[in-house]
Amino acid sequence: MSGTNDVSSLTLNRLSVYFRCLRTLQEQGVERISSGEFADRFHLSAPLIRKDLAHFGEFGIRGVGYEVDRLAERIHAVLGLDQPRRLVVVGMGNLGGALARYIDFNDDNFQVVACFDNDPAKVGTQVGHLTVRHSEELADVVRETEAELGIIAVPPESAQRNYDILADAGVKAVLNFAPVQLDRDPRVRLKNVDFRIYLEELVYFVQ
Amino acid sequence: MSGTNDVSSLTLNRLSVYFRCLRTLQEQGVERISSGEFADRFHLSAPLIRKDLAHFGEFGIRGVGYEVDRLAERIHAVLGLDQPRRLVVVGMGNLGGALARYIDFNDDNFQVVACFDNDPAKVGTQVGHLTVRHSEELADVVRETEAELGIIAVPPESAQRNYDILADAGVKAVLNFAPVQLDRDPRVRLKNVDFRIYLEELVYFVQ
DNA sequence: CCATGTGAACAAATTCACAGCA
DNA sequence: TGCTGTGAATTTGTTCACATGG
Repeated sequence: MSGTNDVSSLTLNRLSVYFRCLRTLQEQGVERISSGEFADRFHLSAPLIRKDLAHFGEFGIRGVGYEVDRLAERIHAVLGLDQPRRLVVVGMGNLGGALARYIDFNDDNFQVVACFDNDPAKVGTQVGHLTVRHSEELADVVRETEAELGIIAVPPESAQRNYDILADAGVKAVLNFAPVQLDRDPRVRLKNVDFRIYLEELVYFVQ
Repeated sequence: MSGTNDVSSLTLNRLSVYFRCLRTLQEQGVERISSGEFADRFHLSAPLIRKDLAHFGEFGIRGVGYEVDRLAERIHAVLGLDQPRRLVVVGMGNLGGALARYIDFNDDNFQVVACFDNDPAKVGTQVGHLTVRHSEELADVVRETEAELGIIAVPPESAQRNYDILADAGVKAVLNFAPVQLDRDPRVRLKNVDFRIYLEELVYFVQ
């Protein structure tokens, strides 16, 4: 049960995809589905769906398929989305502001407990229902709120400094949108996301 | 030269990373670097750097290393970043607006030629230096401007419709930020980016 | 029966290790 | 000598194919 084996990012990311697909099926009133039909509908791979799920237990009924509600519930639990996670967003530029608002509006699983910028002109302004705080307060606020996750959306030159502060303040994982390779702290899981990289990938195939 | 072989996304994405690292080295005045030192500085893999580059030619000097300027230039060319690419952004919510502004400000390689929303309240407003147009105009504007790339940042339920319009209007590739599995058009390369998936991945390891 | 769950076969990606050249 | 470029070895990820069991 819930074997916390070595599971790859690829498997986990697909689990998130499956979960979204299951939500769609729920909206459509589908109660049971086989891996084959699931794969067909959403352009996925049936054996891979079964393999991915097999990491975490047996969720299906042989000869029948999967119960949509039950499977959605199980994946939800596996991903640790049972309880909301507290996160802070550092950098209230275009992207950081949008991310903070977006998560606040669209996601029940993540609670933005504070957001930060080092520009005095931005400090005190409202982003969604949050008031922007000065980056000097970052470490203290993370400790007070016991935020588990940090999002970095600052210019590249200040990303490392903010990462280090987050790490020292006890954040467990960081999602970094700044286009730099950070020096990692072994205690803190780091994931880089740079959508310009994806644009560049597309350009390669377009050219 | 510039062998348009089958190159994986992983290799291409790393090429983008290498390019950013090379820019950093240029700023630091580094003129030459070996794959080993390059890897050490930016937490990369030296053999992998060499393998990735090998797809596109021989860029180094044996016994010495790589000339930073030259390598940066070559990667820039390989990725097709020599000439700016025209793109349209569909959906001017938090995320779409931020993306449009962000690309406009921060990237010389991509030119946002138009942005769209289907909310009459948003049509006509300014996003950066662009005026938001109604989504009805999407197909015509793509044809007029000969935009090569499209970014989808609309709610999930309208993503497919907009993808189809972009595809029919001749866009070559689409970057989709909506959390849905789209039916693909074989003529159009599609890349999904859903940063909530990355947050969910982090949560798995945090829990 | 029929679709799951899974070991075995295959494919892709990465690392190793060294030949070859500046 | 020292580092690139690269085939060979290894690891990782995906698909196949079938035994298992509802």
